[in-house]
Amino acid sequence: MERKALLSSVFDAQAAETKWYEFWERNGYFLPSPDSKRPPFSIVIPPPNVTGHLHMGHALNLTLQDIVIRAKRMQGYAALWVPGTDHAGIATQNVVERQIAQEGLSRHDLGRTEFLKRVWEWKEKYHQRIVEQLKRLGASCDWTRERFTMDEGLSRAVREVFVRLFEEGLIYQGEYIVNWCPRCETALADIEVEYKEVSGKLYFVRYPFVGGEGFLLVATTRPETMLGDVALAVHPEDSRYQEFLGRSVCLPLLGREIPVIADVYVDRAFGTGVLKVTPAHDPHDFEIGRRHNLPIVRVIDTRGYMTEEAGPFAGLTREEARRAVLEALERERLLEKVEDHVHAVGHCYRCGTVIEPLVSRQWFVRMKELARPAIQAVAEGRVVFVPERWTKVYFEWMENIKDWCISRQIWWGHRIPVFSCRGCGYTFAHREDPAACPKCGGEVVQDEDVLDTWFSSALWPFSTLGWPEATEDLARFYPTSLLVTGFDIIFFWVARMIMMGLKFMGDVPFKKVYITPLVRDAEGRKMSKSLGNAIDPLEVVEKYGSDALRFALAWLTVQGRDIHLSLQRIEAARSFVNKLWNASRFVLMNLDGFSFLPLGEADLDLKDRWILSRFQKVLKESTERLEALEFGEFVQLLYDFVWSEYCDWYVEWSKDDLYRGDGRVRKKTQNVLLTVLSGLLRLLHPVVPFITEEIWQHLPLPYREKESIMIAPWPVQEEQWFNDDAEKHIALLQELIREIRYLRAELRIPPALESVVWLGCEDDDLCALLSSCKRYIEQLAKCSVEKIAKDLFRPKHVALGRVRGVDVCLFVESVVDVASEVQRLTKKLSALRQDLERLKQRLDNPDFLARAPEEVVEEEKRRYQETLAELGRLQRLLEGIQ
RNA sequence: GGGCGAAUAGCUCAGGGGGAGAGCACUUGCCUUACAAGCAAGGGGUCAGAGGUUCGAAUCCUCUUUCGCCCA
Repeated sequence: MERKALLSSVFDAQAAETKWYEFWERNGYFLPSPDSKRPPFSIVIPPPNVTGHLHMGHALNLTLQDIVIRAKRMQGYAALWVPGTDHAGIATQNVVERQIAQEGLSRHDLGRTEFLKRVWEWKEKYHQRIVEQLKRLGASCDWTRERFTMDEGLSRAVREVFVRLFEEGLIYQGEYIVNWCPRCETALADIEVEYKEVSGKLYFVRYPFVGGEGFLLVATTRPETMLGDVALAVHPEDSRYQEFLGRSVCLPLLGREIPVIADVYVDRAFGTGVLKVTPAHDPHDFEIGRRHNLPIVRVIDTRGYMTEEAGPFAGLTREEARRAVLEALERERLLEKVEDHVHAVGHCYRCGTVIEPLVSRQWFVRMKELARPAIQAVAEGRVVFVPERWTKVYFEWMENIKDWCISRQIWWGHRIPVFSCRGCGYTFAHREDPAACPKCGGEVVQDEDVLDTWFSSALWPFSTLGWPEATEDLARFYPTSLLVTGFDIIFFWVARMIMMGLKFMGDVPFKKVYITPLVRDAEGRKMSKSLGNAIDPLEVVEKYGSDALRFALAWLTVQGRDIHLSLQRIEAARSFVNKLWNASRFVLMNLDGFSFLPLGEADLDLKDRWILSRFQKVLKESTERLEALEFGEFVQLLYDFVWSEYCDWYVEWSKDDLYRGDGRVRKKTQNVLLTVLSGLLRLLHPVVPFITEEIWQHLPLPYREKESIMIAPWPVQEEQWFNDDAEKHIALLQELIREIRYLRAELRIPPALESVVWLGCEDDDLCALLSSCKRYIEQLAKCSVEKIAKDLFRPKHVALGRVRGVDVCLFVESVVDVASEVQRLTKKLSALRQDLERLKQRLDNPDFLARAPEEVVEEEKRRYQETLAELGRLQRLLEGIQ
């Protein structure tokens, strides 16, 4: 026999977390099995921002990925989880710019090289922080394969992709209107703009006709842009304005003469139906301008100041210019009226500044061609979204996809590998930095801009596996099996990965995409720093332990709804972890005389057959739930089984065997307890890895079948243990025990006092069952069952109970309070009568009998008979009292 | 304006054509040798409203109301 130190009285989460994570990593358990016969299962992590910190969204995302990867590993797959971080261009650059601003410096003061050196320093420092935070959560990533979007290999992948797209003509440069953040001083892609409802004003401005009477009235939300107006437009079928087409108006304040044109874009119902056209500062106007060959007049610059074109307003900020323009209009009596107006205004998703649409020269990727196969892949089910409804969101965007602006006017990122010759002007993309112009040998200069961060992220599933090299990892683990991410980056990231994967690998990057819910606070508000309602996952880990946080998050993850996370829920999760700990303690502290006994050879009694049957069913059901990525259901099944079946009933019943049974019985029960516990620990390991490992290490052999639970096999499904009879019998006993407990509570019998009980039943089988399980009842109902018989006469001084064919007589000290007896039994009686009435109605319905499935009719008939019999007996009981 | 999702116990939410569930909160009694982060017992719901399909609807369909999100 093996003696192991007992578990301490409380689980020390902190100590376990450090100890076991190091143990796992040291032993290489996070690496995929080298055994090539094992089927591969791979996940690439959605790379967190390298200088970011862990928030609850990460915690959820990581927990779910870790649950899947740990389970797959135990189920015999070569499981690989590739970790890594993202350089997060604009976000990181902003952070470092803020830092050097404290020294009174701007990036321009430092210069590009020095500034980038600073960013790299910053990256080195904070990279470690985020990695440590991932580890705190228990993420079983293969750190030997960790990648960074700007490391050498990934940079090579970026260049390769860029050059190939460039050479195929899928990347082009053009002068277009783009979303510009005047604070970050860079272009943004369309989806990087967040629209927020803002209450503003609608200004009605008069544009006088040139050389004549009258004016056209124009409604605008942005009067400062009128300085860049080049036309007024009306709808071609708008009868109100037909006569003015072809005439010109005088641009107020600047006096420029501009034409009145017709364009179908104009919304006749908005404002006055006359639109001022400012191609340089509005995307729709830009399109109108192109259609009508209008000039582009830029009045706002890249930092949000008015340009020389703005005449007297040059040098003002956008906001100052608006005020000044309005004042001037007022003075000239050209401002007719002002109305309140709510409209959506674009803000930078990185810094929140109001976006300025600006015309500038940018690089774009042609998307239509790339999107087509990506749409097809999802339509054909080669990529499956879970929950399924996100498929529609994906299609919607992909079918209306616009070209992707990939150049950013910042320094931190992959510099665009386009070079042009100072001599001959030849412009080309190149995989390496060229020494000279390949045409004329002249000096070349590289494009100043860097690529959108998402450009490199789009390659993540294959660049992390070694592409463009033909590596073993790539052959073995691509396509990856699953991607776990949030819905907010379906466009930014998921769609682009699918396009790039198909383009460069000829296959989808992942077979399944699990879209996680959003983590909100208990009131359903988005967690945010400014609201101060964010729960810091690291604080939770400190206080409640990583396992509790993981358990709570997985528990709350049900498909199709956002998560409302509260500390109460985390406390409940911790209580469960504690429960598991104590149940395990109980098992381990009662191993006196233990030795292994194969259950097939054991003399199992009813409760043993019952718990083994229940465990097997829970194993089957929970494994299916996990496979379907139904995390909440998976966790709930285990929660209920551990708490309400294993602990509340089996462990309680086992005490009799352990404390009072002979050696043979004790050994049998120890083995049943350990069989179920060992299975439970393994089922729970993916969710609560630390505590399960800690307990696992204390299990006696052969129940600790591997040196770590991480690499232990998933419990084996053995349906021969299914035992419906045992489950049915135990269910009856549980009801009976509850009835006796209920009587005791109602009659206020002191908990310490043992009751005397007689049980009456008219069925021989039932009598036999109760007799053989007398101890089960006595143990958990705090009573002594002194008589079990058919046709029991009712003794005096008993309280009566009744449950499914069994009369319960509970002896009481004093005279029974007949009134309360009657009341209690009447309550039960009326419930039965209601049931009976409902069943009778159903069975009296000829349509029901004719059309309902036969099993249902039979079941209802059986229930009717049962209820009827129960009612009769209860009625006789009641009559006996009165 | 278009689309999507949600409405079930006081709160947060599961479930999903045939007997209303969990956690927390609440009431009562218990420190019973695994666990007071616990044990036992209990109260609490015309499953948003209206119509329809069906033998049967909390569940499927339609509409309405309210809330949330996405896109324009």
